[in-house]
Amino acid sequence: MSWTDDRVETLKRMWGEGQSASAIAKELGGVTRNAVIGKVHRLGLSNRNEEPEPAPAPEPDKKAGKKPAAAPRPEPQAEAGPATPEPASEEPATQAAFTPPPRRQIVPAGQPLPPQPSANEISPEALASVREVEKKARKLTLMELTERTCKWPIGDPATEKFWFCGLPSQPGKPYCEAHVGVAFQPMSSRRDRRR
DNA sequence: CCCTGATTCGC
DNA sequence: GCGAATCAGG
Repeated sequence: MSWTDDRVETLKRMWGEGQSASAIAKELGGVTRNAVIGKVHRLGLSNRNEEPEPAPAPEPDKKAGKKPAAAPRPEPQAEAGPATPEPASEEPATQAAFTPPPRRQIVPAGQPLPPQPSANEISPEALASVREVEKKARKLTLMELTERTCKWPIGDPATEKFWFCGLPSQPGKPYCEAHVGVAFQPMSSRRDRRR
């Protein structure tokens, strides 16, 4: 595989989205995450920092002037501490709106993702099983999910009381054993279950 | 152990 | 330019 234009484009896009190198490598296929990282660096990407990188060459120049040998390096002025953040102009508090530009990771690693049991009809055994398992949940956040962690959502997404199961997922499955049990039910077992 | 990016260096 | 091996960290 080689870095064709559109592959590079995908790389740039995903890297910009905060995707991990391994995720990008998987998406592209035929390359390892090392290759991706290497390319990212060669492209000069990598620095997510909008930091324009200070004086590229503060060289005072001046014709004829040979360097006096050692540059004194005046030690950068004190970094603004938590003191006096207000420059001078006062913004109406109403439209304060500071934006956290470093948007990162919109979609986790996995694929489809969350079902959520809702008010389903599931076998009592399986229900009991998940309740038990959810006590052992690793309570991972969205960003912490990987291909081998159970992506079963637990709790209310609208509250702080929300996390993902995170237990080891079944090989090739998005969920752990217990959650696979309730997520993938044979049609046969779903038939006429009255409440 | 799983994962992350960063760097090195032979190719 | 490329990327495996390695490093350094969570």
